[in-house]
Amino acid sequence: MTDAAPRNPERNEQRRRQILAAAAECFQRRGFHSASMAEISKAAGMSVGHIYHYFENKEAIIRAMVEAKAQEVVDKMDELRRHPDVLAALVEKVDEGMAKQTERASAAMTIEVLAEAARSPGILGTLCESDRVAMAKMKETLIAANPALAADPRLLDGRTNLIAALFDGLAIRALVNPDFDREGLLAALRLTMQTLLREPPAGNGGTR
Amino acid sequence: MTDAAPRNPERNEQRRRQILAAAAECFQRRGFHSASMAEISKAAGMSVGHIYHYFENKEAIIRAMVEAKAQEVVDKMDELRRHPDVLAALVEKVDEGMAKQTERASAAMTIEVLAEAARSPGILGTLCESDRVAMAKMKETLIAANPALAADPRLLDGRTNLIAALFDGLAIRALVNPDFDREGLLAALRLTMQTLLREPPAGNGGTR
Amino acid sequence: MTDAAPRNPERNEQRRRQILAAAAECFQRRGFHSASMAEISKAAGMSVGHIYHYFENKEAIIRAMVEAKAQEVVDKMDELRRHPDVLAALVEKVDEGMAKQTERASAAMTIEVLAEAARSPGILGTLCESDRVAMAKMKETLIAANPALAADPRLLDGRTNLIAALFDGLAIRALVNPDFDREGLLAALRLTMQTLLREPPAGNGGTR
Amino acid sequence: MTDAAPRNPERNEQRRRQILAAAAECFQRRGFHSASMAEISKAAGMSVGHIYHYFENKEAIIRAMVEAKAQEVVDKMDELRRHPDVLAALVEKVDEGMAKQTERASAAMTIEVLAEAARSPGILGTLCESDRVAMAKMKETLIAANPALAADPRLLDGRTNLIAALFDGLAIRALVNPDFDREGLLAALRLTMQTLLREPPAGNGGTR
DNA sequence: TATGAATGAGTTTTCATTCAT
DNA sequence: CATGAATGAAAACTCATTCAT
Repeated sequence: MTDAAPRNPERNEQRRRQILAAAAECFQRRGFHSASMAEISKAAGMSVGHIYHYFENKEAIIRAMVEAKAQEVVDKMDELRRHPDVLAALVEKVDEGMAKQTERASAAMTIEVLAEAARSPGILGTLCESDRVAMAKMKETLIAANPALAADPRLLDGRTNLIAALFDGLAIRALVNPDFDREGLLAALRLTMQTLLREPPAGNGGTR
Repeated sequence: MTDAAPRNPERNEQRRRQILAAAAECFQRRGFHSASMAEISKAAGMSVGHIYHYFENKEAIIRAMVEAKAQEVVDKMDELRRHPDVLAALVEKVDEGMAKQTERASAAMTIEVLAEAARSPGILGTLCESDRVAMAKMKETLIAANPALAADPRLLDGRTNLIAALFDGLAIRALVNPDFDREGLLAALRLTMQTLLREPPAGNGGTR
Repeated sequence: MTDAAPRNPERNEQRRRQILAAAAECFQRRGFHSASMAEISKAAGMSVGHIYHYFENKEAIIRAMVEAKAQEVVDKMDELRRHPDVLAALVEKVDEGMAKQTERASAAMTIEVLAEAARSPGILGTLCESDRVAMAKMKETLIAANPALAADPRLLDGRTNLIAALFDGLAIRALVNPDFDREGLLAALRLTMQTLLREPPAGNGGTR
Repeated sequence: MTDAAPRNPERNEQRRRQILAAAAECFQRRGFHSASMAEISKAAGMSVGHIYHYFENKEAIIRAMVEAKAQEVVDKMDELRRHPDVLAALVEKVDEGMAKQTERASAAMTIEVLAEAARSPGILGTLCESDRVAMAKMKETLIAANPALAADPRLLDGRTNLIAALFDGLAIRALVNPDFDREGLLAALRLTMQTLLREPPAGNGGTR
């Protein structure tokens, strides 16, 4: 059973990663619903039943993926904040974020997870919680880039959400319009980031 | 049979709309895969088999929805372009777009469709084609707002895609972070739109 | 309704033939179960519902075909019996019978009908009755070829059944072994027919 | 999955036989199309889904039956050839063959399989291949009975096919005319077999 | 006569999950 | 730990037949 304490926690963790990697591959290829446990077990090199030693059910697999994805965002933010000029780093490194979000496999996975979240309360809960953590980290990073943003919480929230929406939306663009001009979009992205990070909180762009 | 010319095109069209409305409701509530044809038929007030007189299969229903959605965008763009000051209208009416995209039912539907497109070539094809049409319309509208944008096609493409990504992303935000501050986000959205529409094509924000 | 007396019997009969021809084509191509009434109605150039004016149901169509097929056999026998040398005609004309039975479309239809008869009592009844009539006619013809065969009813019955089995079996051969040597089979067929028709009723080939 | 090598081949084989026996019973009673998987699973004493562990689909079941049937013929031929006087054995044992072919259940099954083969390329392929093997075996047996038959391949092919057609046709007779005189038919069968096996290859019965 | 919209039962097949070994 | 046989509910889709027009 999943709740039994594993004899060997290390091996346990390795198995879980093995399953997650296999499942990610299957979900990207076929979607969450169409990827059968049999398929995943084959990709993971173990029996169907054995997967149930490590994950309570199929949903638990996707929940674990959501958490891993959020952790990636947190790590990225931590990395950016260690930069001497955080604002410049945010604008500069935007190409990496775009590349990651618009990579076909990653984009498909993102959308897959969202679709499942839209109908499974369990997954939605995990996703919301993960997003909450990631957003908080992002706000800290934005403040590190421009301390003036800390002055108005609503302004900060708005800009953070907008940036999040932007990156989420890139995954959709990659799916629907895969031949878009990457250089052109990158330029627009940098312009937008600069605006959102530099613009003084007061002025006609602020909260009325 | 679906391909037979209907005796009464009017009634036919009404039936199709009736089915699409019922299906939209079911898909939003339960997702494309989980919504059964039996459920849809009950919601539409007709028998299962009868739906197959109007749509070749379940996929054809979602394809019809994609086309209807794209038409909405096109109509919206046409409306905006009829405005005396297109640029101001674009910035001003951004609240309507945000409201529509972040409405729960609409957002769920958007994500549902995307998830299906990610694995069904037929739906993806319809979606890409619809997007192509909508994007072209959107470019015309941006040029109407600021003719200088027409000078650099890559810049125009980048900005159009960015705006599209932004609105697509709003649907995701609505799902994942439903309690975000709407006023704050609206302010950030207006600032971004102003920047992308006003900024001169030449300068450090253009295509390098 | 089918039982209503038709206003115009001629036109009625023409319609029935039209439907039977269309149905035969569909059954050969797709089998009785797979050929839908919609398909048949399209092939016949009339609406589904209209077919039900002429045939009570789908089974009635196949029953009409069985009767038509038996009539063909009867006609053929009558033709042969009008020949001056019936025995020689039977041996000689065996090639026509073989050609007809081994023609792909005809063979498929024969097997199709049999398969339906095997599971539908109604069709089986029609088929048995039709066969009874055809067999009686065939016996008359064999006696016309060799009057000595009339002496032993069991011998006559055995030989008639054997010839019937042989021709029925040709349809199966055509399906299962379509590349068989037609000349070789024809020679064997003639040899067999000669033996069965000429051999004296008494002797070691008779009923023990 | 069907393609996975079973852990326990013995048990696996037993299950397959169990399913085939149940399916044969159902197909005979109701026909291939009308016998539902639910019915078969009930007759086999296992769940519907479980049948799919052993057979890819419904068609695969009938294909396995075709192969088993062909093997029976091959075994029968081998048995006959081990006889000291093969020709006499062939003529003598004809009653067993007739009894088998005209048994109601067997006849229904034969016709059922043929009807499916007529429309399913997969089944037809299996059937043709099985028939090829069985026919080859039969030719060897005929040559063992009368070595002179080996001299003319077309004559041999013709006679083999005729005998095959004859036995195939018996199944049809049993269905359509179940009350035929068995003794009378047996006598005619023996006469025919003797003629086809003894007759010298040269003469007016050979290939012209 | 003639149409074809409408019905809904019935079919094959898939799949998450369990559990004896 | 590890396996994979076994379950059975549920889904998409088809089709003969009816009947209002």
